Amino acid sequence: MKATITDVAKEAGVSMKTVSRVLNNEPNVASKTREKVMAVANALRYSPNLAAKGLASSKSYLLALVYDNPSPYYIAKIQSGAIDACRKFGYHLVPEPLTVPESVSEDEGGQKVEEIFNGLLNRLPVDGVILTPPLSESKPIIQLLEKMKIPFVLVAPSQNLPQAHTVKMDDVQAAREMTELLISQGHKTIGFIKGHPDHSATALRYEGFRDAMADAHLTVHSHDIKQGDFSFRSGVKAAEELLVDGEGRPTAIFASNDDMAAGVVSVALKLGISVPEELSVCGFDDTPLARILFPQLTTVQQPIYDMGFKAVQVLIDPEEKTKPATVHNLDFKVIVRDSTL
Amino acid sequence: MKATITDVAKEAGVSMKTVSRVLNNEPNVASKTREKVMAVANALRYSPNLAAKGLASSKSYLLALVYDNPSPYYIAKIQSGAIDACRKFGYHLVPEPLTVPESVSEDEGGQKVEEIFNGLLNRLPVDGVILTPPLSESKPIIQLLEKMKIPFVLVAPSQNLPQAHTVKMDDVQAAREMTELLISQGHKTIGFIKGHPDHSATALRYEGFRDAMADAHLTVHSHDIKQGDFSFRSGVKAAEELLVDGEGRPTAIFASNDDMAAGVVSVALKLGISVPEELSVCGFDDTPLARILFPQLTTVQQPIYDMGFKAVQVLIDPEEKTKPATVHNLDFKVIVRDSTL
DNA sequence: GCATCGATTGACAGCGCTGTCATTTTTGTT
DNA sequence: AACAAAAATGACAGCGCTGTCAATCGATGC
Repeated sequence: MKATITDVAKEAGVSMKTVSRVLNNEPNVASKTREKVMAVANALRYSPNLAAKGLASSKSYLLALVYDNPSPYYIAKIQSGAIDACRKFGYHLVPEPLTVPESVSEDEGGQKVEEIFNGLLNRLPVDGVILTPPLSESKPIIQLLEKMKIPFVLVAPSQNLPQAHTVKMDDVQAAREMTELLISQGHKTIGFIKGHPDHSATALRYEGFRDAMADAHLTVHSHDIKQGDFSFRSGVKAAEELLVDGEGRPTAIFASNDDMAAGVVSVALKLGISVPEELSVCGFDDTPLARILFPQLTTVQQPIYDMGFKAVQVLIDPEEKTKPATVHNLDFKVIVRDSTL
Repeated sequence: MKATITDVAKEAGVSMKTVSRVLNNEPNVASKTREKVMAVANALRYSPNLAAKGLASSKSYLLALVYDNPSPYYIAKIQSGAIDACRKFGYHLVPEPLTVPESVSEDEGGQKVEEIFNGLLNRLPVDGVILTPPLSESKPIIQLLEKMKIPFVLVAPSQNLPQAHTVKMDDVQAAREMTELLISQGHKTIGFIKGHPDHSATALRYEGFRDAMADAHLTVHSHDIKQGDFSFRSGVKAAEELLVDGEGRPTAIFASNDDMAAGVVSVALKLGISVPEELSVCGFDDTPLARILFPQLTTVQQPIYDMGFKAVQVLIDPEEKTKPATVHNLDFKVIVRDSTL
């Protein structure tokens, strides 16, 4: 049947403990012994029993990915990165969707969250928790985690928590670079569509846009800035306002996300304004939509996968654990496709 | 600290074994004892240690969701349903993305798959495996699972395997009902865009369409049937061909999925054909795209969440286990939105 | 050659729970 | 009331691994 450590030990002529040491890369094993054990283990196709390891070492080799995110795409990407990292380290990922009831007072929310979370964590003793937005900004959850002394990482929280390990990207810089691209292409009048006011990224992206414009000594007319809410529809509405004036209309529109950019494109299509020849459009996020559309959208690719991967690393890597909490800023990428010129 | 069974046993004045019986809903416990133990367990906020349970009972209370699916949306939905079901039964779900290398011979593929799969399953001893398309039609994997005697469920496989538990929906019937809707709205000339020829759903959906047309004694002109490949672009191409002729052009177009339907809508928009007034368009799958678009797409909602849920049930429910393999056909839903009239 | 010290190895208990089987209690029957 | 049968409970080993600590080995220095 399935080989155990005892089998390997017997076969290799050493003690169980030595086998254990080899298998866990512990120090103080003669390299000869190590090789021997490894060889036997491979020959016997040995693989450890997680439950037994967990019971003996009071670790579970399980990490929880906690989310309450409306975007399956985002979660899937994070998860994908996290799983790959887990595999690398012999861990496993358990996704834990968590619906935090809205519209409860701060206190009640805390109660509720505590309850739910306890349910999760008691049932499954995970070695660490990855908190994705918007949960990564939930005070009650973070406090609970600290209280329970469970290691955790925050993914893309809106405000930095100095005491917590954090994995994020620089929205300001990304928006800035995208704007600089537009400017470098000769655009002087650039429309900007903001995202949902409640979302933290909204302000950051707008800031990056303004910074770049200011650095290039380009004036930003207030009528070229429209408020959106990240939805396709809001993009349509903003674009209609932006493009109504044939004369002073912007030659480029920077939408704070892809959905809104798609709205802009569809309006342009309807008005007979060709993209990118007469109007450059760019988005943000590099959602699947960006490739589906015609023309394909120039946009910013967030390092979502990388954030998932890094988060796991931070949780598992023993070096990280000792270090004080760090903020890891990962690299985004401006993806130039066909909607800008 | 964390309460153990021993604590509960002491407090309740019974043996560990009795506590264990109560906690696992085993028979042969006096109801009085049962209540007493339950009360103590609750008071002590006892929750079992999964690793210990697993070690002692050689079960893991873990289920694997194995996928190799390009659509994060699909996976997210399945996963969501599966997790909810897992919670209900005290299990946990571990997603296992598995990339099966294409373009290998049948044998090599088997080798490769066996290797990868062994890696997964040896590392983590799961109590069951959920196989999603296209993996649910992978012979090597299914054989391996049978060999290892690991319970498994197939989600939406292209061909039925009589010996395997299966969870699916009826594509033929869904396409039929959608077509009937179009017909009931007075459409007589209906264009149809097929999906990718390699995908099993393609034939089924087309079959449903033809059946409905035949039943209504409507003739299907071959020039109203176009081959697509599920991509937006192929929808555009098909629509251009379908709509080129102002005279005999269809008054409705049924695309085999939402992406292609979106392509149709965009072509109509460009040609100044208003949807749904002059042209009804419907898709299939009810992807997020269907709601983003304007007008919102009439489409078929697959019971993806339900399939995930049901799959877990089948795996866990002891009744199901004894039963011979069953095929569970879940209900789809025709979602009527604004793109049809 | 022998004590000394660090590197290497091993013996053993026990993590928290369940399976097995023995024991006790309750119930039903005559 | 006596006995058999069934129901309820408990004792105990052991799942596969690791932590602790003791034992052994080998090299070094004098």
